[in-house]
Formats: sequence, structure tokens, C-alpha cells
Amino acid sequence: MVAVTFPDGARREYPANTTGLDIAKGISPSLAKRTVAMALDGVSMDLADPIEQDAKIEFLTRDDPRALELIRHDAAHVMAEAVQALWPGTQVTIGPVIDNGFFYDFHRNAPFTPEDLPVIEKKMREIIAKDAPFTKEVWPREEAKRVFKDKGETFKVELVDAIPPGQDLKIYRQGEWFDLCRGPHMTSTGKIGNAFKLQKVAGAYWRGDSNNPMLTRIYGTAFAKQEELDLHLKQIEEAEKRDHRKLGREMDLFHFQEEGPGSVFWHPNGWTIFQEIVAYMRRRLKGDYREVNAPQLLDKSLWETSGHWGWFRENMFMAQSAGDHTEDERVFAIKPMNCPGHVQIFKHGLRSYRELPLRMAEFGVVHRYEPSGALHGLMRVRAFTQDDAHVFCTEEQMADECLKINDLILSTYTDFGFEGDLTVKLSTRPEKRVGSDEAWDHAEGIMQEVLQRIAKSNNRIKTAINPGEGAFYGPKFEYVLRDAIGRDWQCGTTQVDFNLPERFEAFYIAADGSKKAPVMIHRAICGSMERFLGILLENYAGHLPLWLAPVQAVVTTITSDADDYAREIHAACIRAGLRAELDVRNEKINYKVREHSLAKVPALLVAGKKEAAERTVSIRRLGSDGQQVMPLDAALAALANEAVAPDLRRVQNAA
RNA sequence: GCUGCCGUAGCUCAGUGGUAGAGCACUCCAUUGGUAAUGGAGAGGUCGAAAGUUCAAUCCUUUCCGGCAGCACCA
Repeated sequence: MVAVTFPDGARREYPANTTGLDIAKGISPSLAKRTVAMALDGVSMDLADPIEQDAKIEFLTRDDPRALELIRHDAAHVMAEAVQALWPGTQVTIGPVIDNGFFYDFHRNAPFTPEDLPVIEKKMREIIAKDAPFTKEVWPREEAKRVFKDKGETFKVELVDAIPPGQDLKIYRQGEWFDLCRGPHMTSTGKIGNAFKLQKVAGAYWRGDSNNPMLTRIYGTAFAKQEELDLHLKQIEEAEKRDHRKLGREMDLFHFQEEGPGSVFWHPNGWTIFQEIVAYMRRRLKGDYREVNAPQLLDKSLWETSGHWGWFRENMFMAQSAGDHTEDERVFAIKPMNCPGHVQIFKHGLRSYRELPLRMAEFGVVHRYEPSGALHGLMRVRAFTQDDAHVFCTEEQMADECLKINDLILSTYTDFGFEGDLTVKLSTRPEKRVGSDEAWDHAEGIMQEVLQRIAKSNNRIKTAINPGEGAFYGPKFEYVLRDAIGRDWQCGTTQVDFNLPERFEAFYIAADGSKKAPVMIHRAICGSMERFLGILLENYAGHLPLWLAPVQAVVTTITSDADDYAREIHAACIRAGLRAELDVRNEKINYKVREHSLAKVPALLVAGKKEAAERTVSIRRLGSDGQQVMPLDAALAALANEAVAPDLRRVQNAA
């Protein structure tokens, strides 16, 4: 006998191997009918699974949040059946549930096209309508291999081989069709419902390895209810609307063109935002950091010493004299990182322990040859500006420096309006690395301790470990912020480096007169300024806070009678330190409002005859329909106050 | 880099084996209007590049360049 505890706390005994379905039926046929799966002690299972030991049971309906995964997984199976029915000879591989849906990878000579998707969807609806039960069988390993081999499913044979010995090989059937799968599944295909959609086709490497053949992947999503699916599709649309590449065009911020793949042409508006961010960072560095600038082009030998030529070469640009008749054959690399340059500055002259920690910052432009397929607007470029810094310190100072950096990173994100969850991930030693295991043990140990202190210091912070994701020269923290629509972005990083100073034989004179290698901490807050700007744009959907907006106000007129007054307002805006433009074009006010609204100008200062007579201004704020008439002086004072950067406001408030 | 799709005016996109079209933007003219598109006229393109097939290529083929989605990568 097994004892089963129900959600209401009731406990009943059943003969061993009674199934969940038996129990549900025993309670009521309607319960059995609407139950799609069960959870035993919180673990989702097939409803038809026998209950082998005492457990808490829950019957999952379609509406249970835990059933969503099952709906999607079942949909993936049905999609695979549909595809094989439509295109016999297509091999199936794997089809897992992912964050917002599911996919299934197929092997087929001709890839799928988007036009195939509605056809597959139609077939899926037919299969779902048949409502065939999902049934599970456990097959002997050899039989499974033979069956799949006979069917020509060579990828499945590989999957069977990959299942650790001793584990059951489960086969799920739905009508005629079956698939190797670890389950669980719902009771029948009809439970999937019709709130699903196939979204896109894409290539994907077999087992995620770029050495393997490429399969065709079909992505889809499914929900319990049509309204949920509609909402989800709507959200995707919304996210597309705030695509920074689109906003960049609309707001006239930047552009890309063929001759400079992955390199940004910054327009005046975009560069204004960029410089505003840099100015903010500079203010935050004041007092602690010294800003430097290291060469863009350095001899290859320096990169050999640093290890980049060995480890990073694929991502580096090389440069030589372009002259036809030059005898100078020297090979230079365009810097992909600032650190070797900073070590040279550290090394110039004798350093004393008294100078440590020595914090060296640079808004350095680095170039990296990123794979063409990785390029993506401002988010992934080949030339970008890092808000980079290197802290040279003693080992004893290291933990404190990491914490100090942590404070700077957190407050910076808050100032830029990222107030949601933050994750700090510790990335540990990668396979390709320099330095001894002892050095790595040591560095990771310290980082681990710091991570715990960071976690305790602030309840916004979640922590995680990324095994094997560290830099080739040392472990690192990665700071991941969450934007307004819930997407995570890795921006800041703190990396501990015991290697580079040693490679360059950098040292300082310690208190006892001996030479010691400093510890080097690499640190970035925004990471890439270009990317950070892109993230900001998407976070705010282009509606930047006033202090970041490239054009903070446009002064415009109802009729040309007010032109002179508008000029006066504009001049007053400039005096008040606002980035303001004047628009006295002979256009209707509707037209001008529309145009500046589309350009995401935060404040529109409108002057007509009435305003000119009363020395007021009609203010229309981006995103609101109405307007407010205010005395000019008061309006400008309010705007100027709003435009104060958050860090400067802190200073003001403290005074 | 890989797979698929795409590349026509500044932007968004039609279109055809016989060297091109719309809307918006731009220029000019008229219009002086109260908060998301005033009307008219004009100008604007080696149809991504090169080679090939063809009497003829923007259209078909190949290669290259660039973009998009996903995968891989993000040291």
C-alpha cells in the first residue's frame, strides 16, 4: 500500500502501483477528465504513472502554471509528427521547452521556409483534434536503437547512445507516431488546445556544436488560453517597437553603412547622449580614478607578451603602413583591450606601495573582429568605447577594491534608471587560460568571498556562478541588470588578474623594500558605451529622461506673429543650460507637434500670440496629450531643475 | 563563421527578361493655423558589386559585399 496525501491535507491509502488516473477517476470522473498530469511531491509526472511510494499528490489542470511546460512540450511533439507526416524522410532530433515557447530541430535536405509554418500549424490542429492519448513505453536500449536505425533516424540513435546506462529509455506514443522522450506528457494531444503559434525557422547546430551539421529549427509557442497567446504576441510586437536600431533612425542618433560593418556613425543627437553618459561617468570617477589614454596602435610584440596574440588573435585587427614604397614592415595591432597599455603606464617609473591602489581609467576605443553573424546594431559592434579602468593594488587591498567597484556599479545603474533585479555572476576558470591552477584557486577563492559580501550588502542582488566562463587571465564578476520590459543585460564586469602584471614584469616597491607584482583588477561599468546607450534607448523606448535627452526642448510657434517671442524663449533656454532648438517654420502646429513627438523630444514649448502677450509658454510633454500654460521663468526653472543629472542632484541635495 | 531569408529614391515598400514606381522626407509656391500629417508643383535611383547566360538583365546563374533571424561566438 502507498499513502497519498491530497492538497487539502487528506490522506488515503491505495494499493501499490495505483495510477494517478485511477485515483482521479475514483474521486470524480470530471476531475479525471480535466486533469492533464499530476505532480508527486511537487514533481510533474504522467497521470498514468503508477504511484510507487508515499507522496503528496496534486492534479494538474491545463490552467495550472506547471501545465504550461507540458502544453508546450506536447505541442513540440505534435509539431514533429506534423512535419514528418507532411515531409516523410525528415529526421527528428530534439524538441525542448524554452523560456517562452518550444522548438524542434529537424534534419532535412531542403530547409523549411516561413511559408511552411501555416501548413504545419494546420496539420497540428488536425492531430490535436484527433485527441490521441500519449502513452509511455520503456524500451530496451538495443531495440530502441534498432527501431530508430530502421526508420533512418540516425540522430535519434545518437541520442539513445548518449543516455547514461542504467537509465530507462522512454518512448511516448501519440496515435501512430512515437518519439524518444524523457517526458512527462499530458494525457492526450487534445489537451494542447489551439492557443499555439509557430514563429520562425532558423538553423541550429546539432547538439549546439559548430563542428556538427546544421539542422533546421522551428520555433513556436503555446499557451493554455488564446488571450495569453495574444498578449504574448503583443508583447513581442512592443519589444520590436523599442528596437534601438529603429529608434536610432527615428531620433536621428546614428547610422551604419556597408563600408564600416559593426562601426557606428554617430549623428549629433546620438553623440550628445553618448557624451552625456561619458560626462556622468567622469564625474563619478573624480577623486578616485585618474583618467589616461593609451595608444590605439601598438607593436605586435606587446600583444605577444600580454598573451592576446596567442589567445585573442582571431578577434584582433592588424595594421601596417599602407605605403607602396615603405620599408617599414612592422606589424601593429589595433587595441582590442586597454589593459596592456595601462600596464605600460604603470610600469613607467618606479612605483611604491604608497601609490596603491592606483586606479587608472580610460574611455578607450577598442576594436574587435566579431564574427559577422554576431553584429547587432549598437549591441554588438566591432569598434566600441569602454568605460574601462584598471586598479593596481596589493592582494590585501583586492577584496575592498572589488566592493568599492561594486558600490560604484550599483549606484550607476540606479542613476540610469535600472532599478529592478541585479544579478552578479562569478565566472570561473575557462579551459583556455593562462596562469597556474594555484593562482586560479586563490583568485576564485577571494572572489567567492567577495560575492557573498556583495549578496549580503544589498537585497536587490541575486548571485550565480558561471563555471568556465572566466577571462583567459582571471575570474570575473559579471553584473547583469534588468530593463523595463524584463530583459537581462550583462554590462559591468570586475575581473581579477594575477597574470598580466607578471607577464609584463610590472612591480612596485613594497614596504620592506622588495619588488612585488601588483594585482590588477579590470573593471567596466557600462561595459561598451555604445551598447549601454542601446540598452538605455530600449529601456526607455526612446523616452529618455531629460538629463539624457539629446534635444531637451523645442521652442515652436502657432503663427509667425510669435516668432520673436519664440526666439526670446529659445535664448532663455540656452542660458538656462537646456539643449533647446527653435522651430519657427511656417507649418501648422499639428504638424510640428507630430514631428517633434515622433522624434521623442521630451518638452515642446509652444508660443502663440496669447503667450507672447502674457510672457507665458504652453508646455506639451512627450507622452501626454494635454499642455500646460506657465509663466516663462517658472517653466524654464522647472525644466532646468528636471534636467539636472541624478549624481549632481545628490550633490545639490547634500548641500 | 554556419543555415535560411533579404538588398529597388534619405526612410518604408510595390514592380517587370525590353534600362523603374508609391507614400513619407527634401526643394519651390500658396496657406498664418492653438497642440500628432494644409494644398499644389518639382527634384531625386548605374535597382548592393563583379562576372556569366541572353539580341537584351534591376529581374535568370555564380561569386563577393552588406543586412535580418536563429545557431555558434561574446576570451
